[in-house]
Amino acid sequence: MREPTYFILVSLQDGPLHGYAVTKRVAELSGQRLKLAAGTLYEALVRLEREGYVLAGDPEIVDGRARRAYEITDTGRSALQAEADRMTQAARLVNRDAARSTVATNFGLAGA
Amino acid sequence: MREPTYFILVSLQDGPLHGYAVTKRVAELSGQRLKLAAGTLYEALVRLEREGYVLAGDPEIVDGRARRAYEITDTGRSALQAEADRMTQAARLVNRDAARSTVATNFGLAGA
DNA sequence: TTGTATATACCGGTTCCCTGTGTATACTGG
DNA sequence: CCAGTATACACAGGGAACCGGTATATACAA
Repeated sequence: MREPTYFILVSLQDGPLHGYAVTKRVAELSGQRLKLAAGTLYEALVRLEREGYVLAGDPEIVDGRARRAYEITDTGRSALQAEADRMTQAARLVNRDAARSTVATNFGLAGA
Repeated sequence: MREPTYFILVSLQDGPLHGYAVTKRVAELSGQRLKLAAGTLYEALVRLEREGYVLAGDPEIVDGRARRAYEITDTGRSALQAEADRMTQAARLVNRDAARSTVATNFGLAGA
């Protein structure tokens, strides 16, 4: 799972959103770092629905504009949790080793 | 940065390795989950060198086989650290929110 | 009426990755 | 002597996910 996909699922955690709202929420959650292109978003949502991670609601007319609500499924939640766990594990590989070698380099120690 | 690329840089943290050794180390670090295909590995190394994240040594003949040592650069270390930080941040977004909704779900506060 | 915000959809191109194949040497089992 | 396995690198073909750009449509403000 790549970063845009991951953040789309994260944005749906607290409840269903429509597509455009997902874009804004992802930008907010990432501190304006990630700005989803429209193509990325809707293509990802179709894919996520096909994979059973997201349920797409029927289009509703709100203020004259058709919008569609997207909801994360239990399967999607599990996948998201698994992904988060994987990232935590992977990140640990760096922080741990970097700390060790920095100490060893700076002080010439092995364990302390 | 995708997972295979990330793990290649991680494997080079403690010192230079040649290509084949990277493959084995990545498998070890990931608990045998990630098995780099040869194509993935060498293509990624070329890319990482082009980006200044890795220095490729000259081929040396060891036991009749040509091998080439790959070393992570300071730029590569910074990028790796930044990537780890990003993953830690991203993972936190899930664990925090998941705890909330799990409580609500398990105690039947949302209805069914 | 020009521009911005909301809202969705499609197309072409790029990057990164994977599978498969080829080249080459060293060692071991049959 | 030859097959199999391990070591070690390289390249071609193809796919998945992403991105930029464009198109469509409404509401509202300048």
